[in-house]
Amino acid sequence: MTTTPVPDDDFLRLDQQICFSLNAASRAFGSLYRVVLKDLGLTYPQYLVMLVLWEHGDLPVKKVGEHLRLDSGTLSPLLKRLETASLVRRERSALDERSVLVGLTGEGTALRERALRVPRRIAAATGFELAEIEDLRTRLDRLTGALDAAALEETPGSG
Amino acid sequence: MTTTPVPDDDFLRLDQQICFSLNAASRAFGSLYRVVLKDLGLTYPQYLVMLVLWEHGDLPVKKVGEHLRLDSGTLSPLLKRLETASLVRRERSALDERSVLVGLTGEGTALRERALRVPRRIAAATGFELAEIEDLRTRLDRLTGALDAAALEETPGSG
DNA sequence: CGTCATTTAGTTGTGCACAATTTAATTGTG
DNA sequence: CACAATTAAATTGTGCACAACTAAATGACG
Repeated sequence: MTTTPVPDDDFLRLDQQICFSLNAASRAFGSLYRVVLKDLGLTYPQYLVMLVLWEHGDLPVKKVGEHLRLDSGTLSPLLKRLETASLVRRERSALDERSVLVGLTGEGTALRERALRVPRRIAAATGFELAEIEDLRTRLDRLTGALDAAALEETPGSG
Repeated sequence: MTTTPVPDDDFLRLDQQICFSLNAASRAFGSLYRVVLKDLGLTYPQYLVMLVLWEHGDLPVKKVGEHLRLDSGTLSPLLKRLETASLVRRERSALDERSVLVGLTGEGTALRERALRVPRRIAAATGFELAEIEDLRTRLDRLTGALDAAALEETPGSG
């Protein structure tokens, strides 16, 4: 399992840097998206929500959160801002009054056309081959899975 | 999924997922650190600042920011919280009154002992071999470099 | 020397992430 | 049916990231 025979200092330094590298890369993406998304009037998290809606159509807040691993504490104010921007509509479900359905407005649907240009610019900015991106993505998802599993073990009460 | 067609949709989906995977991995690390750092009374960004100080000793805010790629807008309140927690001291430099030197208190120095346990737990949680972590880190740093360079081109006015 | 540009921190405002709590609706069980 | 447990959103509060701005000190240059 974790029996890798390595001195403490190496262990320490290495693991420090993987999370730091990850954090730095994530923030670098954030900066780039901020620039690219600016004339769409979207932040990066808002863009992710729009991607989910463009792909899946109307969804309850809960489902949007499952796609993005976000809870209502993050989504409620974010969706309110998207609603203020006339990109989405929110309405209580008739079948289950607890649920709030998020749907695209005409404006929100129309925005997709302009958003199509975004991914290409981002991908180009990485300078990575598609295969390499794919490979990196696979590793990252595996890492996330491992971390999630470990987090559950760290807090057995909440799992 | 083939690599032959490059319609916008494929392109879109792929690049969407690399940044999303990155974001997810970064947040998964955040969750794990939150748990592990809880009994040190540190958040993850605070932990990074402490790592810098433990490694380099007293530094002006500017230098801390360079190590972590953070500006005073983020660091000032963060350092104020660390000061409130009696982990660091801040004082104006005598040589350059613009500069504020951040230094460890006895308590801050002592905390290092307890922090030594942290990296091991994190590294173990990834379940990755060291070589694999190293490889991933290299790729991420390369990605960050490419994104930074691209960001500069996107905003030529600031470069 | 005086003036202006630069540098360093700090402040303000916006938005996201997340924990904890609240409210309301639904479901399960006796 | 009544009532406890569960579920979905929203709210509250804390902290981080970042842009834009301010204030104060320093440096450059005529």
